[in-house]
Amino acid sequence: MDPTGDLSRRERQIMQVIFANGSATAKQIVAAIPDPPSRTAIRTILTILVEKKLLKHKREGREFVYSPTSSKEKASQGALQNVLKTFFGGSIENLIASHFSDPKSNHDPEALKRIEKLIKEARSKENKS
Amino acid sequence: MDPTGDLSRRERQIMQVIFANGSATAKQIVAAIPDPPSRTAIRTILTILVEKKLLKHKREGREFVYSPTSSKEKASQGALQNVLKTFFGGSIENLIASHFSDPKSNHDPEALKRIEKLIKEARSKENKS
DNA sequence: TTCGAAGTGCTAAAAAATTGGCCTATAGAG
DNA sequence: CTCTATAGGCCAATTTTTTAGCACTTCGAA
Repeated sequence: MDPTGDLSRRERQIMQVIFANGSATAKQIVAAIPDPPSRTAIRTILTILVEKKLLKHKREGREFVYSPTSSKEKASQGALQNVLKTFFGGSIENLIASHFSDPKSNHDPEALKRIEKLIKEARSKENKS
Repeated sequence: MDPTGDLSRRERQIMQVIFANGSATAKQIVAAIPDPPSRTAIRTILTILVEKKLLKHKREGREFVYSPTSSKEKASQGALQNVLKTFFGGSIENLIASHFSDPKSNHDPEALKRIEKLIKEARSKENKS
């Protein structure tokens, strides 16, 4: 379910960078990882991830640009389900409550309005069915 | 940030089971992991996780019951931040939108009401400051 | 065109993770 | 009390992950 669930530590780190950016080159990945190994080491793992069909790569000038095979939507929902299940008893409600009680999170009033709108939309869809 | 970020595959699986349950014995963990190794293998990793101070264990009759060292709140918020950052551009709004567009998720009307309430509370807190 | 910086492919070795086996101890059934 | 099933302790071996080295290629500047 979580697309990063079966991977090794480095494989996960790399997948995360690529998901966060949409795509990345080996060089960018080295730059993005906190305690990075050599570029060559990264490249090995990238090759493995391509073999595992989690990434595809496209030549761009001299470099390879790596991007995920599966859609970001799918991957996101998988990761979200995983966190929900592990930490929030499967409840989005609990997740949202946790978020708003986290002092580190922003509570932009505009965003709050947009979220309210999302909920209303979800409710009206619910009523239709 | 994500408490499971630095761990090996098996270490992560075990931590997830324990977070999801609050605590667990070696036996329970074996039962909870899809493609489990022997109980002895699990026990080795449990010992490592205790050495790393991620778990503590308490004797209960003949068994050890393992539980997380850090609070579930802290772990949850770390994991949530991580998913937000990796998959949703840091925006809880995007996360919620994704959730409601996921056909696999429940849209319990009661839950939606409670979420609306949460948002209102967050807004009123926001206005105070 | 020639050269250097920066890329890739391939390979092997080092390090880490994962696993199972054997032993002893103990709780609980009979 | 005795015996069995099931627990933990210790540890060696396998497998996987992670790493770096070396040769070859390509882009772009001079």
